[in-house]
Amino acid sequence: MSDSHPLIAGLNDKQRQAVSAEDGHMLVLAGAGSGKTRVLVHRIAWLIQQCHYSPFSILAVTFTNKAASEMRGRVEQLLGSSVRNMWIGTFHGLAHRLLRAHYMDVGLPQNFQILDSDDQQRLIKRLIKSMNLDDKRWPAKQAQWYINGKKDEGLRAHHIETYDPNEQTLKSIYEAYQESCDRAGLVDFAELLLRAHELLRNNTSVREHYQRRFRHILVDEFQDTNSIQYAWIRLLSGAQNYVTIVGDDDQSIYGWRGARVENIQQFMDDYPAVTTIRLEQNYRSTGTILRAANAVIANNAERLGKDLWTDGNDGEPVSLYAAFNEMDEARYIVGRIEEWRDQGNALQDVALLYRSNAQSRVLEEALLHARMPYRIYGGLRFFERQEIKDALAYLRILANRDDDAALERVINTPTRGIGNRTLDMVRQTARENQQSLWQAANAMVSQKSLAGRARNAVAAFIEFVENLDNETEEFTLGRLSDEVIRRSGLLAMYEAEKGEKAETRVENLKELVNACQNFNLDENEEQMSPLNAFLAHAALEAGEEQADEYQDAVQLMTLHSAKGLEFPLVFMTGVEEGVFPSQQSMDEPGRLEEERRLCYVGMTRAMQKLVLTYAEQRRIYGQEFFHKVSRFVAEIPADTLHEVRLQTQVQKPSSYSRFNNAASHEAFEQTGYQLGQRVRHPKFGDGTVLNYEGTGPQSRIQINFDQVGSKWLVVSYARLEPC
DNA sequence: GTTTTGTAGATTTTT
DNA sequence: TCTACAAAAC
Repeated sequence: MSDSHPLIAGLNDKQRQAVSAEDGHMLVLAGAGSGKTRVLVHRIAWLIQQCHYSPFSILAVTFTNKAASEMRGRVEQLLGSSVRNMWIGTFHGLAHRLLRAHYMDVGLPQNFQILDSDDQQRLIKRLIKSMNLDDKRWPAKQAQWYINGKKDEGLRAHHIETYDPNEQTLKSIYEAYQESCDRAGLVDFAELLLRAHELLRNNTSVREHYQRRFRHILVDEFQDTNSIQYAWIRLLSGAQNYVTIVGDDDQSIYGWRGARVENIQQFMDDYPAVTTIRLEQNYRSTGTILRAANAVIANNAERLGKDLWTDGNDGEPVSLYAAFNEMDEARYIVGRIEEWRDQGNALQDVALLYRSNAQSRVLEEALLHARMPYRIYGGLRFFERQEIKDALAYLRILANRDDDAALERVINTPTRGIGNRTLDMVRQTARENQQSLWQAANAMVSQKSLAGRARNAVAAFIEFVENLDNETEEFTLGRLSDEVIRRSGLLAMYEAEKGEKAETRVENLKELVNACQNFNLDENEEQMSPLNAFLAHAALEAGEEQADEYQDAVQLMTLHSAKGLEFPLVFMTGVEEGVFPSQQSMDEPGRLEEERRLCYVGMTRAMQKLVLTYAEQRRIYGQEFFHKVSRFVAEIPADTLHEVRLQTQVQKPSSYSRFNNAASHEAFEQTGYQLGQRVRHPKFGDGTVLNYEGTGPQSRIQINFDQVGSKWLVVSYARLEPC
C-alpha cells in the first residue's frame, strides 16, 4: 500500500498504521489529543474506499449522539458521498433499532415506547407507594440505581439470588417494575441494551445474520463500556468479522456508573491476535502541560501505560493560585480572563472546570458582576423540560393507550377534576386486574364503579383522547402536535401562568410544534409510524441545551462534561482535598484513581494555558471548610508549576468579618500580618492567615495550617514569623 | 385546588 | 445554605 494515498497522507506513523491495518482485531490506545476521532474516521473511509467494504457492512458504535453524527459527517466529507446505509450510532440507538426490527422476537408490542430516567423514577416511586413500602426507607432513586445496575450487568430479577432482606425488597421492586413496564409496553434505557442482548443471544438466526453483515465493528471510547455493552459486542462478532476498539484507560471516568476499564484487557484476552497501536503524540497541549499531566497520571497503579509527547512548544508553566476563599478564587479567575480578553482573545476559548455543579454559582456571580457573558453546560435539555414532557405524554397516549407513565403524567394536567382519590381507585383496580390504567379507567366508567362527579371527569378524559385520536388520524406530525397542545389545554394552562418562566414554556411548546414539522424519518425508521419515530427520537436524543451558542462566552462545565473538548485557556477550580478529589472518593483507592484520571482529563483539555485554583476557606452548604490543597497538585513537577501567591490585600467580604470597618482593618495591619499571608509557627508549621478578631495585643488571628488545619491564636502569644 | 410550611439531602451523566 | 418536594392548612 502506498504512503501517498490521500487517506493516510498527513498522518503520523502510528495513525497511519491504525488506518491502513490489514483485516484483524485491533486495539487503539489513543491518548488525549492524539487525533483519535481522525483515525477512526479515516479508518472507516479506508475500509470503504481502499478495501472495498460496503458501508452496509460496517458498524460503528459511540456513546453520544453528538459523537455519532460528527463521525458520520466526517466520513461522508472524506469520501465525498453519503454512507446512509452504514450503521453508526450509540449503543442505545442501535439497540433500539434492533428491537424495532425484531419486536416480535423479543415480545414487545410494535408501538413500544422508551422511558427516560425521569419517567423511570416516577414510575418506580409510584410502585413503591403502591407496594405499601415506606418511601423514606426505600427512595425511588436508590431502587432505580439498583435496577439499572442489575440490568447493566445483564441480570433479570429472577437471576438475583439473595438472602439479604434489604436486597430482597429491592429485588421485589425490580420485579414489580418490570411487570409494570412489560404491561405498558415501556422500555427503559438499560432495557434497550439488555433486551437487544437477549435477542442476539437467544435467536441464532438473527445473531448470525448480523454477524455476517457487519464485517467490521468499530467501538469508540471503549473504556466507558459496561458489562452488557461488552457482551453485546461479543455476540455480534463471529468468525468472519473484525473488531476495532479505540479508547484510553487513563480517561476512564465513568466507573461509578458501571463502566469497566477492565473491558480493554478483557478484549485482549478474548480476541485472538489483537494488534495494539498506541497513539501518544499529542497535537493539543504545550509540552509543559503534557509533562504536568503525565506526572499526575503516573501515580495510578493500574495502567496499560502511555506517555504523551509533543513536538510543539513548551509554553508557559501551569499556574497555581491559592485563593483566600471561593469569592476570591472567582475574582482572580475573572481578572485573568479580562487580561486574556484584553490581549485580543476570545471568551469562548476559555473554560472554567469544576468538580461539582454547586461550585458554578460563585463563579457565575463573579462573571455576572464583571458583565462577562458565559454559558453553562449541563442544564435541562429540550426534551427534558416539564412542558415538553407533558406534551409528549399526550402524544404517547395517542400512540399507546396502555402507557401508564404517560397517563399518570397528564390525566390531570391541566386539572380536570381527577384528583388523587379517584386516581388511587383506578390504580388499585388496575393492579387487582393486572390491567393498564387506561383499561381500568375504561372498565370503571362503564361499570359505574366510580361516583358521579369523578366518573364524569374520567369519562370526559377518555372521550377527549378517543376523539382527538379519531380526528387527527390523517394529520401530519406538525399539525397533530399543534392540535394536542391546544385541545389538551396545556398551552392555555401555561399561557395563564405569569412570569418569565411561563413565557419560555409557551415558547418551548411552540418550538415543539416546529420540531415536529421539521422532523424527517431516517431511512431505517421507515417501517415505523412517524409518531413513534418522533417519540423515540425525543427519548434517545434529548436535544441540545438551550443556549446562545453563537455568542462569545466563557464556558462553564464540570470536569466530566469537559471530556472530549479542548480550550486554549483552562481553569481548574476548587483543587482541594475533599472537593477534588471529592470527599466520598478519598477512602477507596479505586475511586481515588478515578479522581486522578478526572484530573488528567481536566489538565489535558488545555491547549496553551492551564490555571489551577484552590481556596483556603470554602463555604459548602452553609458550612465553612478549611481544605488543604489537592494531593494532585503535589504530583505536578515543581518546574512546570508557577505558584501565584496573594500579593495584594484582598477586600475582606463583610459576612466573614466581625469587625470589617476600615479602621479595624488598619489596626489589624499594624499587627504586621495580612490576610492571605503565609506564616510559620514553631509547633504547627506553615499556614495561611485567614481571619482576625479584635485589635491590639489581645487580638486573635485565624490561621489555616497546612498540617493541622485551622486554628485561632492570640497574636501576642503565638510566636509567628513570616515565611 | 392552591398556598404555605416543613424537612431531607446535596458528586460526577448519557442514553 | 439552598433547593426541591411533600404534607398541611387555607
